[in-house]
Amino acid sequence: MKTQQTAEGVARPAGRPRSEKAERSIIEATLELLGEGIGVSELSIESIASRAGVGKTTIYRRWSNKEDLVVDALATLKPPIPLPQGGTVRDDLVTYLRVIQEEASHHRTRCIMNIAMSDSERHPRLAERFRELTVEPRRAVVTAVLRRGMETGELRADLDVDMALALLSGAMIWLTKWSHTGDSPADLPERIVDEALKGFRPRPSTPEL
Amino acid sequence: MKTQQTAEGVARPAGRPRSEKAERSIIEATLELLGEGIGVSELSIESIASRAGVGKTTIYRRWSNKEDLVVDALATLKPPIPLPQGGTVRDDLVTYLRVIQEEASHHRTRCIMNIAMSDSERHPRLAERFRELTVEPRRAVVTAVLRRGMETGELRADLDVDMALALLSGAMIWLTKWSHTGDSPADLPERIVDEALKGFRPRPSTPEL
DNA sequence: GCGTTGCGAAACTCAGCCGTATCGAAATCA
DNA sequence: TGATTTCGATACGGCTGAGTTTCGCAACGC
Repeated sequence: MKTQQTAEGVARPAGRPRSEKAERSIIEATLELLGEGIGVSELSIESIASRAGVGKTTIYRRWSNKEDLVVDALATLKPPIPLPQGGTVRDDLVTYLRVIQEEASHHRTRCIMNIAMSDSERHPRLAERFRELTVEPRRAVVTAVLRRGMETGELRADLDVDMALALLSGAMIWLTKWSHTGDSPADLPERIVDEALKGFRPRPSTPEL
Repeated sequence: MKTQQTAEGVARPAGRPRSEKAERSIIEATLELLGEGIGVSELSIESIASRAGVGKTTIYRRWSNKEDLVVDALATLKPPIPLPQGGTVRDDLVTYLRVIQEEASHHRTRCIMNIAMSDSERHPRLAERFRELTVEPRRAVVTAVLRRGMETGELRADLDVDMALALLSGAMIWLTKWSHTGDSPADLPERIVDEALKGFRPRPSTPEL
């Protein structure tokens, strides 16, 4: 593989350059198939090549194995940043959960979440990507909201932020997954947030804040 | 297939009876493989037969397809009934979460939970089994605990029981799955329960009950 | 034009699994 | 003993997919 020198001094390999379009098609096809419910283990290079309108060689030239490809494909999933940051903490939390709920109503998102939940056991690098791409950004957003509430006094000053995040997100996922009905009711976000804000214990005096 | 009449009047088929031992080995092998992280789609009849020390025919004679076998195998998973019912509601809830935490530390349980979470999208009958075997019994137990607390006044009388259950279970799963460290800290159950009991809002007067 | 590299398509070998069939041996009852 | 059914083992044909190779063509720099 000889390289050539461009006018800008950037080394570039000789010969026909690799097609960025093909690369995009491959990634796109991978995400499509995963989004249709194909698991990572059932995902075949041939099906990706066929869907992408690409030869298998074109895939193997870029990725040496399936996991690498899937990791790269997931990396292109833009986290649809759910930055509410609007009014009260309650409203922001409800908005956050509403985003999750909305996402969970899409088949594609559910399939990809399934991969995150289940295949992460066997593919640590996938788990890593998911944390970095999806979990962490949202954790950061919600953490900021909660911290703000602790400062303004809307929330307890000694609130355990990680725990609060887990309660909210976990409840949403749990209810989405195991609800008797397929669809979750529209007021789920409000109900989760309100129960979490109130807590389970009785309130000796209710100051209606 | 002729049948014969035993002395007790129970009809029984002629010829060599089916081996219950083989049946148990097959189910056992299936659970073993699933517990090792093999997904349902990757699970092959041949690997089960080999693991069980059994001919493929012996499997096909009993189950016509893989899903049936897996469903039956899951049905033998005894729900290790976590019936605390001891002292305060707080203690019972902590005990309940501790059971979940303990289970989640076993690789086998995690793999089987992954199947429940992920393959349930494609195999509704599996999802059904899981709800019936695992989710429902526990929901019943925790629901009873919460109801008791609502009666004794340890909990709010207007508590949304389903929501409370979702907050507790969901938080546990979320933290087990996405915690930075691989292992969850030992005091996780207490922290979850206490945050959930207190709620996020500040408490105007704290009666230390 | 020439050398080089990428392209899609097709063919190839190799492996694994499916579902069925066949075998001799074993277990059961009449 | 004989009829019947199951047992584990093995083999079979067929399919799918992995990963490689080959082919003719296209795209680039020189």
